[in-house]
Amino acid sequence: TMHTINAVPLVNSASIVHAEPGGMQQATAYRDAQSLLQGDYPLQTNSHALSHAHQWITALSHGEATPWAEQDIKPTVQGAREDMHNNSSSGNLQHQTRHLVHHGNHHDARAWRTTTAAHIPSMASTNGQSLIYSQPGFSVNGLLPGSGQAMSHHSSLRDGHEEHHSPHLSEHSHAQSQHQHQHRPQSHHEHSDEDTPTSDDLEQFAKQFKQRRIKLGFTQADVGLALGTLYGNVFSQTTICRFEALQLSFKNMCKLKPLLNKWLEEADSTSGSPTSLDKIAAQGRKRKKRTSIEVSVKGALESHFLKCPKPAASEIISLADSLHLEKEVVRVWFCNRRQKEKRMTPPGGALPGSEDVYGDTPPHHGVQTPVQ
DNA sequence: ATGCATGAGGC
DNA sequence: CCTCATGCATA
Repeated sequence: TMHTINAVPLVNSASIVHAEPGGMQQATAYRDAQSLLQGDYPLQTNSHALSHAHQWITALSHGEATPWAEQDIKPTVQGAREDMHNNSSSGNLQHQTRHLVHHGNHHDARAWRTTTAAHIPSMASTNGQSLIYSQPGFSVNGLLPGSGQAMSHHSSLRDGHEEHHSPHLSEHSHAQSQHQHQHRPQSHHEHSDEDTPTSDDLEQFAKQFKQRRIKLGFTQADVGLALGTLYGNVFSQTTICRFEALQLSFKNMCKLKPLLNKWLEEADSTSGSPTSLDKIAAQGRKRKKRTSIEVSVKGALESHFLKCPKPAASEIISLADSLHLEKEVVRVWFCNRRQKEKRMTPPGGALPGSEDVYGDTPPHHGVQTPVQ
C-alpha cells in the first residue's frame, strides 16, 4: 500500500573535483553541485557550525496527528516575498488585479532586493560552495560555474536573438498565448525584460537561458545559489529546472525571468564585484517523510481527479480511506495535481477549449488554458 | 527531473 | 481548505 521513504541525510564526501573544461556535461555538473549542496548542510562542513542537528530523522513512532513538526520554527524568510507576490501580477489577471495598484513598477530585481535584505533560505546552507570557490585565484562573485574554471568562452547575449535556431521549425504549436491578453503597446522597447512577456517570450527566454547557462558551465543549482548571493533571493535547483522546462505558472515565470535575465547578463560579463556573501544560519524544521504512493493507487487518484479535480473534504476522507492513505496525503495530492494543470507545460496536454479548468474560477476569467 | 511537502495568504 | 511559490528528497 504505502510506505514512507526513509531518508537520513548521509553525506558523501563531496568530490570537489569537477573540472571538465568547456564541454562539460550538464548532468555531471549538476550532480557535483547537488551533492555539495545537500551534503553540506547535514555536516556543517563549513565554519559556521550552527549545530542544529537534525530535523526530519523523524521519530518513527509518531503520533497520529502530525508527528513531524513539533516545533514550529518559522524560517523567517517569507517576509520579503510578500512584495514579489503581488508584483508579478500582470501575467494572468487571475485574481490579483487589486494589488496592481501600488507598486506597479518594481519589476526590477533590485527593487526586491531592498525589501529582501538579509533573507535566509530555510535550509539551503550553501557553505560548501563558498568553501570551494573561495580558493584564491577564483574570483568569488556569487556566480562561478560549478565546474570551476570551465568557463572560458562565451558569446555575447543581447536580448532576444538566438545563437542557433533549432533547425526544425516545428509548426510552432504555440497555442498558449492566451495568458497575455495584455500587450502594452507602449511606445518603448520591449526589452524582453520589462512588461509582461508573452508565453512565447518566456519559452524563448527559457530555452536560451538554459543554453547559455550550460555553455557558461553553470548548473541549475549554481544559478539558484548565485541569485541569492547576488540579489538576495535564493532559489533551488528545482526552481531553476522548472523554469527552464516551463513547468511553472505563467505568473511565476514572469516573476523569475527578470532575475534570471539579470544573472545571465552578469554571468556573461563575469562581473567583478567579489561578493563574498555569507549565508546566515538557516533554521530547520521537521519535514514529514515523503510518502510513496503506489502506481496503482496513483492511477486511482488520477481517475478520480479526472472526474472531480476538486473533491470536498468529505470525499477526500472517504477516498483516502478506501485507498489506505492519510487524508492529508490525498488532499495534498489533489492540490499538487491541480497545480500541475496550471503549469505552462501541463502534463497530458490540456484540452483545448476548456479554459476554466475547474469551473472554480470565480469572478475572474482570464484563466490561462494550459494548452500543450 | 519530479513527487510529495510546507507555508503564506486569501476567503 | 484552497491557491501558489518553492524546495527537499528521490528516482
